[in-house]
Amino acid sequence: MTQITLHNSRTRRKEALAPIDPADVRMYVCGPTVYDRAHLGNARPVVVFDVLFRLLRHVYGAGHVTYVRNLTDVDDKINARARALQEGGDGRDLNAIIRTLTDETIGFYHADMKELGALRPTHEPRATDYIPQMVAMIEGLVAKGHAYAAEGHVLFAVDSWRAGYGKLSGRAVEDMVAGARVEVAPYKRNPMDFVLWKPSGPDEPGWDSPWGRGRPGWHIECSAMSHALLGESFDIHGGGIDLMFPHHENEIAQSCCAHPEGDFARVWLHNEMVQVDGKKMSKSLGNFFTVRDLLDQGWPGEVIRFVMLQTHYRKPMDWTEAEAERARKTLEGWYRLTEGVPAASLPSPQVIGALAEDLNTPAALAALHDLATPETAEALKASVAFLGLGCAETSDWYPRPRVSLETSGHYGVRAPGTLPEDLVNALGSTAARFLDLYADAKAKKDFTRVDALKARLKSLGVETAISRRDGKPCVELTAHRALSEGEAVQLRHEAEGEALK
RNA sequence: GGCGAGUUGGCGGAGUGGUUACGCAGCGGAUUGCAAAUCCGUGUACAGGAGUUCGAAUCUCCUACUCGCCUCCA
Repeated sequence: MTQITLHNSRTRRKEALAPIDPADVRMYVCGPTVYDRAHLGNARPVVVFDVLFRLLRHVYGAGHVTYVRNLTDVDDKINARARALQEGGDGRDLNAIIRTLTDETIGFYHADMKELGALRPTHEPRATDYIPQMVAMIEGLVAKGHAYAAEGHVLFAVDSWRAGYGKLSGRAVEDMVAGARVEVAPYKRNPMDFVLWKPSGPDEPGWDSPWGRGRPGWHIECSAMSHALLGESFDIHGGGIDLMFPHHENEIAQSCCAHPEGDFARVWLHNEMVQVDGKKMSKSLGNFFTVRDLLDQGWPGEVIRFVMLQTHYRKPMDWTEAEAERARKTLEGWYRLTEGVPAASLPSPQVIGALAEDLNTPAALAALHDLATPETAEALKASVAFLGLGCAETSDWYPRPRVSLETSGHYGVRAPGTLPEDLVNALGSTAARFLDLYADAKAKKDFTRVDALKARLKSLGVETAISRRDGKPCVELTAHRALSEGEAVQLRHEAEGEALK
């Protein structure tokens, strides 16, 4: 069995993964707060941990991995956004707006992440479906002396767990208190104490609790939901490195104090940030663009995924159009090579080996380059698919409708399932006419008419490529987009053409 | 101020003590009406300094620079 090695942020070392139960490898990854479309930075952990999910399924079996990624649908940012919508003229009450906003955002999230080739996790719990579990966990923490109620809030007392608090992020409570730049609420016993539960105003989302009507603090949902779905000990916890403190530190404090019999998460993985011009992409800096922005600009989702995989997850990643263009060309080359070739039953051992070594995706892509030969196209195809990139037959951007025609009369249509029959016929006839013109032009050494036809086809969105097969000319016409009614008529006109002199 | 990560050729990016990474771009060539695609060949690197070692991109120390967290964040 392949041995997976991962860099555990908790120990700052690479460690061999030894699942608690190989028949049920359990992973939790922090998901989005759903109030806005996912930007590229939000997408990185989705892609990174999707690769890990695929690797775990490969090694331990598809039915032996449980992957949980939460949807945080209760949060002050959501409330703020909903209020803004209200002030902008939405007459409904706040809770109704919030429900619509979160539902819609979850829909966007799923659609956008699907474009990136990410599999759906095993479970995607919504925080609002786990309020009772959160309340129960908080009650337990209060009972054990790890939390206290104050002015309608419940706070975690970091002084009750000084032995463990700060271990993950390598911080001392004293240092953080000394360096704090934020005003401290007067009811906190220690400035580092954080909110487990807070009171809600009458119009805000709220649930009844022993401390009055309120809502959970930021960190508790991950502790409650990971416990509910994965138990008090599980294998892997992932998220962006900016979550290491305070979010993950606080999760650990809550979970370990509520369930001291368990280990909580054994291996912690943190992906580095996406950068723009050398600076972290973030909403507060305003230098972000969404996945949807890139898709709308015409970048296929798998090109975005490829660019992400080109950078190791523990290094900052830059999005540049130059890199995206290279990725697109590389994928095109691989698709050309694998089109119509059956995929091998298993991905290449080199690819698996690279991924098993702390998710070395750049090395995995390098292994793919090595496989990019006609002799190894079957392995290439299986490996490309394993990484969550498309393959020629299923990718919706590469095998654009196109036909090829040789002078021998051999006639080939690619992607027939997606190509309307009349367009096939029009392209085929045009290809035949092109070959006639071409043969005539070669004989006369005058390519004027051929070039004119190429130009007209290009204006219809149809690219012309001439190659040779067995020494004979072969023309390939590729429609880069769906043709409008008018363009289709013009194409048929080209097919009929004027008579050759 | 505290803590942490990083600095590899024109660009991207592997590589943790000793043999070409790889890709893109460039250059030369084959093929080619043009173009595309394909094929062959090819140069350039380890931030700076000191140390350990027979030998360092790889280990140690120092310096410089970049970035992140400490406030919502993926």
